[in-house]
Amino acid sequence: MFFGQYEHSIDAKGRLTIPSGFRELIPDGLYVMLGFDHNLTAYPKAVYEQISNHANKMTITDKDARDFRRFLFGNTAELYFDSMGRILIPAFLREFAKIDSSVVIVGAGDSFEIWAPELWAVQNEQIKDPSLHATHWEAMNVSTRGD
Amino acid sequence: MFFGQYEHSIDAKGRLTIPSGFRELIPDGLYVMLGFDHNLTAYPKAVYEQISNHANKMTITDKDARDFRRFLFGNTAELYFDSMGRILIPAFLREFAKIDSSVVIVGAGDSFEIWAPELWAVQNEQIKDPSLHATHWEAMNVSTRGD
DNA sequence: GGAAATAATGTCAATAAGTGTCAGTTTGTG
DNA sequence: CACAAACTGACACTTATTGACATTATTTCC
Repeated sequence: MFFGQYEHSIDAKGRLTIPSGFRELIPDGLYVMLGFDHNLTAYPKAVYEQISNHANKMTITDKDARDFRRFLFGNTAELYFDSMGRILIPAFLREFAKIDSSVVIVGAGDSFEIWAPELWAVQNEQIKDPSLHATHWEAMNVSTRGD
Repeated sequence: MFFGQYEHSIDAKGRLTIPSGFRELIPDGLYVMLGFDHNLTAYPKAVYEQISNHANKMTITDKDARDFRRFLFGNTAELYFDSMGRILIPAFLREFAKIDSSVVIVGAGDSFEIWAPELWAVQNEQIKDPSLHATHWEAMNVSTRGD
């Protein structure tokens, strides 16, 4: 599982060092695609394959399904680490996420996200008050477990 | 269960010795995440897994669910003890909780909390009068239990 | 097709961050 | 009082990340 947040820099050519702890979980590379909130989402191969298998099963006669496949495959990059543990993020993905000279890499359980620092600051500020998530906490019943 | 409070120091690199009695309960490490009141909360793995399992089941298309996952995984660290019983608390967590050269570690039943000493002093001052909690005591019927 | 421009990849060394170990002090215990 | 365990501070060492620059591919344009 991917946890925590790391600010890393992007070099002049668009390369990004993935935190070494994350790399250990995905030594054979990863998929990076558009995220839902102007960020990028990085998936281990096994996770992404679930998504793509689903997409590949969809009928080709349905326009909606065709569009979804285009969205998915067209906006994903399959990336490998170089000898320094870096990946080159394609320009179209950097532009989408407004990524320039540094990013914040954020653990998200079975995947992780890549954010422009300014956008992540806004995002995390909005969500990092635990009491905002009261409904979720209550659904889990953490504090009353064991009674 | 985790009981009591301990003031421990943090070394120059951000490492904290966990009280040996606590360590015995969680020899295989712990999760540390943002707490509700500008503190950090430390969960044994079994407890945290309940929370993360819940989060992993949520749909990705709902913004509220995405935010909760980001809050949860992005603001958590998975930590292990070194040979001296210390953990390294990542900088982003230390900053959130305004932790500098020492902390107070406070037992909280199935989890424990890590506080900046100044914040804990204020907090504990507010809560440590037992009569403040009269309604809770009554709800539990402690004095008549066992009849 | 070939030269120039652009993009991608590779390598190295400096710095910063993290980890390991030892020994001293304190605290609690027999 | 002596001993053992727990915690701490200091220091040495290792690993991770970055910036800079060199090299190789790929594309573009004449």
